[in-house]
Amino acid sequence: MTATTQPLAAAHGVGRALRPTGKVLPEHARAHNRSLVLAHLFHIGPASRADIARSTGLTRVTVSGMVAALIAEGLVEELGVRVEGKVGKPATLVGMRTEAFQIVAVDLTDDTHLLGAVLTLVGAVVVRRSVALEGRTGQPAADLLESLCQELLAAATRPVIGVGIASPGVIDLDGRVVQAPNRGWYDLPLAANLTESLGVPVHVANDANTRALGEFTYGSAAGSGCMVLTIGEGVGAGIVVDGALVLGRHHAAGEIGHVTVVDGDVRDEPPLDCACGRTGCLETVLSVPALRRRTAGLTPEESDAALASVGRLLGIALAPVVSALDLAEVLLSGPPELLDGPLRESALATVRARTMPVIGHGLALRMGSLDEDGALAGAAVLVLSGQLGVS
Amino acid sequence: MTATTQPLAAAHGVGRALRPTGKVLPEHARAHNRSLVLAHLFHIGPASRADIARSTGLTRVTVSGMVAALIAEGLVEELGVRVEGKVGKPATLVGMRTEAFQIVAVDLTDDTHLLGAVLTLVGAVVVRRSVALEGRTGQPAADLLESLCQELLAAATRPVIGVGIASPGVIDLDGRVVQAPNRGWYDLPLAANLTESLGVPVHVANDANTRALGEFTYGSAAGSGCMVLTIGEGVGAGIVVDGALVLGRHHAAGEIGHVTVVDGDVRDEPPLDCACGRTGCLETVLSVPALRRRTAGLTPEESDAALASVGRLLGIALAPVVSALDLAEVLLSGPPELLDGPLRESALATVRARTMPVIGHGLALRMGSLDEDGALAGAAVLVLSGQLGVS
DNA sequence: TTTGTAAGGAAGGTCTACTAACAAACGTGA
DNA sequence: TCACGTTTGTTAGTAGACCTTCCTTACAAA
Repeated sequence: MTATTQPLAAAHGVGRALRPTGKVLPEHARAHNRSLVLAHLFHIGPASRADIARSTGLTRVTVSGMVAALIAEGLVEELGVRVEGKVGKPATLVGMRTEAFQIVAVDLTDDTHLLGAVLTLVGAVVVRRSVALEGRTGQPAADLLESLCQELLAAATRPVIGVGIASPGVIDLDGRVVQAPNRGWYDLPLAANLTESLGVPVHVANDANTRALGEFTYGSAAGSGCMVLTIGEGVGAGIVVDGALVLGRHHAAGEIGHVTVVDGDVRDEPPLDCACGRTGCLETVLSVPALRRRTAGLTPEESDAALASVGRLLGIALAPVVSALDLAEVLLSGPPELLDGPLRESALATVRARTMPVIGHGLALRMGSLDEDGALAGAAVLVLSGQLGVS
Repeated sequence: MTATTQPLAAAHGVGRALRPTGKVLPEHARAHNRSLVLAHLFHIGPASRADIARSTGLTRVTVSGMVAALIAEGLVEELGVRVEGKVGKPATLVGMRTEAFQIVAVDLTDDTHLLGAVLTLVGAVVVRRSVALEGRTGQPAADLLESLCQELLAAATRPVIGVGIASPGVIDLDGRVVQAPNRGWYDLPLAANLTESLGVPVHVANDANTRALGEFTYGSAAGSGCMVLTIGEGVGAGIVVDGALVLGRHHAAGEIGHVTVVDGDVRDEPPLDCACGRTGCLETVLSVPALRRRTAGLTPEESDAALASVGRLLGIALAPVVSALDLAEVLLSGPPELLDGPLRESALATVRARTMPVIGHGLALRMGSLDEDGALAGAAVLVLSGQLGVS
């Protein structure tokens, strides 16, 4: 059986590049390796130059040069000689000066308050400030945000390397808020505006994505394939696949709150109206207000059953996602008294029942390890990642 | 409101790097830029060195050096002077020698036959060979595959730059078949074995992923966020997100065929037994045999209704995935007479009805633009990508 | 005291891409 | 017709980044 057919496409002009990346210069390699050294010091802690060389694959010479540059920048310091007595010349430890700089982070998740903080590089909250929105939206809300940032910058006790902001809504890679209906922001270049007015690098990202970043860097999220489901006023998600946040076509990835999970086919479960104008969205059963309404005035047993039934609906929605992406973990972020019980257990059991064993059985579905500061921590990671290449 | 709290994590040992990449050397930058030049010539077609410089951002000098190296390798050739008369010195076009080399590709999707071909670099089939499996599995099946590859290598009329293989099952990045039950392969280093025995670079990947690559490079798949659903004996999918194939925790991403879509809650739809040992999997209604069984002996109207009901089930399973990833496109690959009609329309309508307007309305759900050779073309892309960095 | 091991640094070499400058080839307009 | 501007592609020199090799320093174990 032999045949000669036409080309699948014209001889040229075939498709487009899978990964349309730009040119790479030697200096980019330098920046990458710099991040490699910094990341090692950040994640593993103080180490000798030789240690860093071994774990990064660079030579001791290169690492020495890099460390010297980082010391000159003030980001790294020598910490003296390692005490452990082994053969050979003792190592001089170097470490990242995680206390010498600070990060300003603001969480805009809440509809009523702007939640801000000054954090150290390892995510410890040093100063906390919050301010009431009092119904402000649009430019007044942006102005309030700016003044909060000013206040936090003034409150910082160390040089601030940048400002990170976790905002609801659709936000592109440049920190432009494409749309954030609850804040009345549409096509607002928030990061650029604030960078200009504050005089400090500002990074803005979606709050669910930010929370996922926080769980990832400071928490316990798995490396390969993880979804962080943020359950509050609404329901959102940040997804990390193959080591990178998923952005999506419209930078709207993770908007799983408005997937229909209740329709006429589901018995004993009437579809509820949703703020988005449709009915039966996941948010109508899984948001914190919805859960409180559903369990209000019930006995503990009834309440558990009600939460389990919501967990089942969540599991039905998660199963295709978990299967398609072969996720390792799903983390829930929200009030533990509502989520970390029958709801979580029922959701996990449902996902397992509805997916292939190889996928479902390896899956973990548990509470995130960060509390309500998760979005703040994630906003700090935005800055770490953007300014130092560490994440 | 001011407070000082504990660090979210110990001062060090916080989490792990988001993207654990290795060191980058200048030579890697060189390789990257080389791919950039080759990709431009491959996708856009012949161009002058100055053209390439403009579109890649590299200087003319750098591009000249790169092109000289590629000409020395035989991958690129000068094509003479551009005829269009404009001011300035006329450009000498250079082009990729897409006819000077060939690729051997094998598609193992079918349970009864190994489907092989020799292709040009632009995906045109030059020679076709197929061989019956006759029940072989395990090592005999691998031996048969090797002999088919030998035969195709001998049949090639130009130097072969590599062999690409599309296999069902779970396959890791090194071309090791973790498991492929239908072929009786478990933990088989297929790519390494064949590379050794054939003396040519061999790349192996999952058949659904491969088909997605084919649609992407030779077909019409969208850049940002695309899922190619392969519907044959089983149901699988390859997903491209943010310009990269999704692999997943166990390299099992896209295994959406065994998500439960039919259970007691769905009216008028009895769950069917699935080969995986569970019931109501997507595969039990959407695989080609299932579709043929379901429509056998029905009037056209009844058949359309039956296909539409399957489309609805597919849409219910797709909606959470489309929302979570903010996909731009879902492509169907399989028999058009079954898929490209009520089934597809019903699936699209269902997804739109069950997702946010911003996500669902922009979504395209259509047939893939490649035929049954899609997996072969994708296998060729494996080689292009692996050997030349072009994709 | 000797020997072996390890850390850190200095010198020199290679690779990469950039800038600057130039020759060749061609339209254009005086 | 001929000077002039434009575009192409090449040559020469520069800067950056990493490597290999060799050396000194410092310590433990025999």
